Amino acid sequence: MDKPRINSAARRLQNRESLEADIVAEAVRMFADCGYEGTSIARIAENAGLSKQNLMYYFPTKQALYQRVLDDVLDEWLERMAHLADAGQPADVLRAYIQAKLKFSREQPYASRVYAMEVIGGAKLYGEQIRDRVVPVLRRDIEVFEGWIAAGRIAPVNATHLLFAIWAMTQSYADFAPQMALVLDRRLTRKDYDEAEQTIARMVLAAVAVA
Amino acid sequence: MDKPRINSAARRLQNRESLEADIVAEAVRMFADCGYEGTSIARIAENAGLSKQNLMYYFPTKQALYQRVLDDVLDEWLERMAHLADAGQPADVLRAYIQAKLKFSREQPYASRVYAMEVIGGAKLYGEQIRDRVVPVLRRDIEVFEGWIAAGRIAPVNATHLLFAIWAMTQSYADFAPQMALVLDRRLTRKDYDEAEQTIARMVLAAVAVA
DNA sequence: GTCTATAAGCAGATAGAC
DNA sequence: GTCTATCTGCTTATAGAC
Repeated sequence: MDKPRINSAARRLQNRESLEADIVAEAVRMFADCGYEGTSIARIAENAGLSKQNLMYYFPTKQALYQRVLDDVLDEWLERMAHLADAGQPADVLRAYIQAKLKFSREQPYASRVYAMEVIGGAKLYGEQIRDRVVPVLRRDIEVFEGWIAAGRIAPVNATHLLFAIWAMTQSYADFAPQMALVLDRRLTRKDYDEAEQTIARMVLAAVAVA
Repeated sequence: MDKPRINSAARRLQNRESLEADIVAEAVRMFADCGYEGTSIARIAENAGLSKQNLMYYFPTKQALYQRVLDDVLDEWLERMAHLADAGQPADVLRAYIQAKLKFSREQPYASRVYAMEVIGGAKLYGEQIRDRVVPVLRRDIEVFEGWIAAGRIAPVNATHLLFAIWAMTQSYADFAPQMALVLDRRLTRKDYDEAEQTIARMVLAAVAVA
């Protein structure tokens, strides 16, 4: 925590894009761990291996950096989740959806958590982008579920709450991982995520009555 | 937001306990909305209708107030959730558990959210109390599920992940309510919570194969 | 218990030399 | 682009009169 992760000699060889990516990566970690107000740009800069004033050359305000962090988080998430619901048998689509979302929680825990923090606080700084970029995707997913129900391909459940449930269960393996670790008395392993996937899939598939 | 919720004349009539409760109630709201660092004791005091210095007479440090807030949140939650798993048919116990947890999310959204914020941030200020007061309760619940499985009263699922799933789904109706409201294009109503309860219960009961 | 006054530090942001 | 230096405002917390 005290030493910069990248020394300035090595950094000097990087181009602007790569340096910005390093700053954003460090910012994601810190915003997730300490929240927006709990994170100072001075500490982000320190951990990323440059001065605060230099960081502010690339990101003129703290809010601009935060917006960029959330933009990148959404880009990554949308790229992984896009078109999952487009085709295939309901059971396969649901399994793939659960698997992809859980994989994101496992591989990008800081991204999941910084997004969760923003939503829990009422999405005061990022509500518009959530409305424009996330909500349409979720609504489309709900419509896919409703289409299956109308076609008799799955049992008639509440499609909206089914999606909320899938979202909640998978998201919690990033957000509530600290509490889960306390219950298990150890950090979550790959095996835990696999078991979680099986359990969640079982619940969802049993509820919609397909194998 | 600009005017104190309780004028000082009325407050003067209250005893110390009641005034502390007012301060804590306001602090819960603000910590949930703005996080620990995002909330200043000056604004808590302002909204509670007393001066910052006067607030610090009752709570000598910001951390002390925060600890008290989380203590009260846990007290309230444990009181509502205690002994739910003690007796009864698995299906009834599970339904009651889901109902109680969801009711807590609906009636005490700020409590749920301030707790979630603390956990997501790694429980840096409150990890010990979570370990001492929450984890034993969760472990006991898991043991109850495992007892049912051993006795053949429910299907053999992963009891730990089943509990994590129930926790996640019910908790999210407080934490992710802002995002749900964006998807629904309106605030959550009582009816939404009832439908959520039905959907969650259906998933859990179908997974453990009891009606 | 409540008030006025203030200390001491850190935050985000800016100016200008090189 | 990176540096030194600095400004301004807000934060928690304290001191002491009443």
